[in-house]
Amino acid sequence: MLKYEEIAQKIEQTIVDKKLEQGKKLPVLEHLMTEFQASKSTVMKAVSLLEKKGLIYQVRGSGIFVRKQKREGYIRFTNQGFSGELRRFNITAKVLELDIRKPTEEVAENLNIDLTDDVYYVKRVRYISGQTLCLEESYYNKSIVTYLNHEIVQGSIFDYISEGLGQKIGFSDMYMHINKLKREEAELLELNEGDPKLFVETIFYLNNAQPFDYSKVTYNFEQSQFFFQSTGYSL
Amino acid sequence: MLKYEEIAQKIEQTIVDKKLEQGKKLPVLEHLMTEFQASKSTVMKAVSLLEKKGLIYQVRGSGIFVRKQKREGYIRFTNQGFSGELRRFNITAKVLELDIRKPTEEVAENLNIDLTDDVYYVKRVRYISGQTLCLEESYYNKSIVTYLNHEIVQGSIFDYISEGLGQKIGFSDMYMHINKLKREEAELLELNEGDPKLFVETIFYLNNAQPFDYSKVTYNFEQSQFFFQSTGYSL
DNA sequence: GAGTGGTCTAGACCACTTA
DNA sequence: AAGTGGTCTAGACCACTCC
Repeated sequence: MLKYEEIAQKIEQTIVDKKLEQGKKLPVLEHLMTEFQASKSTVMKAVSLLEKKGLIYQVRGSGIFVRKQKREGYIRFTNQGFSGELRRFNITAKVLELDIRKPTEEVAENLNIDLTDDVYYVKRVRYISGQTLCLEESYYNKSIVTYLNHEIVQGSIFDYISEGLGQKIGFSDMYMHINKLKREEAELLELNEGDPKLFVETIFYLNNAQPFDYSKVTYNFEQSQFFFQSTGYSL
Repeated sequence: MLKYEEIAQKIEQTIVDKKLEQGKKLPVLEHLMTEFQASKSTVMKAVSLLEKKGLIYQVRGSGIFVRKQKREGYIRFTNQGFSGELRRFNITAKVLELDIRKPTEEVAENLNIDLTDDVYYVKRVRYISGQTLCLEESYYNKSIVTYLNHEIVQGSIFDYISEGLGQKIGFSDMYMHINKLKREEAELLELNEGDPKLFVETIFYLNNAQPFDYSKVTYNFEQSQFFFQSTGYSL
């Protein structure tokens, strides 16, 4: 673990431990430098990381302060999309389908592969505290995600990819629509046809920009409470 | 303008000018350092800024590459929420109401003010290439946003706040729901009652964490195509 | 004007990719 | 092994806030 990550983590921990409220001031930079035996740049980098995460804000000439969200019960949208955050909640998954198949044109296009290549197809319904949260269809490039089984698919596929397969996950593109539920979707989500839906397509890329996962997720509108934090107004 | 911002802007410009495609490699760091007469850290900072914006990605030991989104016609979700990006599109606004009033409890809570303080209330419908995009109700803390009129409200209120009033905009919290349109909303958006809606509440803060704008926006689901880019998978 | 955050530099050293 | 990105340091200097 890098030094600035470690410092960031420790600062975060003290915010949590001491239950610091919105607006509380953190120690000044110089203090943090001696406390963590690090240079100014390193501490700044740690602090900027926390700012990016929305945990603190810095005011030039004044200090570093704690930032806290007010409302509870919202799923936070992070750098990893919604899925990263879902660990905090009690999420379970029911696997409906899992097989190896040839991609459709749409899938091949998004995964940047050939129609003759193989993909893993996974269809799941995910539940949050007993209620349906979303319906998810994912396509994994089999030449990257070489093996999947029911057990893996029941849990966090991403943990498996990064830890089990040693692949480095890079970034992702998300496309979001609002629309009405079709009959089949409504049944699986235990809602009515024509109800609102949040539809999100995501393409996940490795470190080296190779797409490995294309997924289409339909969210239950009743559970769809999301929270975003923006940092820094530029331009 | 800061040196690293300037460098970032120039690099961005060359990507646009030379129409560089996804995966194209940029000059190596050393080259950029001499080209822009800057230290490694400064160039790195510029490059990281562009990475955060989703324009490039860096692969350790390999190089810096151009990142491009595939699909057209989506509204990009940026650090400033959707509104920042809307300038790229042809957006107009029709002002329905504009007055000074006392806040409701909900508004007072979100703006962190007293029930006896004054707020500016603005209600607008915004159009994108002739079609309704969203219905927007905003409450501005009058002790910060001291003056508004019809002309200002027709354009970009944020430009006015930062340039006209000299206030420094800091960060924001966004809360998002999916739901069904009520009758009045449907009429204003030229849709049908019960149609899906994307409902977004945003609290905008100044630099010093004082909230100055609480706004509630209902998006037309037919126009609601949003695009997000995530960078870096951590944890 | 004192205090505090933020930029910038030059250079040492490390980590990963490519071949 | 060579090339390239990334971390870290020490210190100079600048910009903003608060008293």
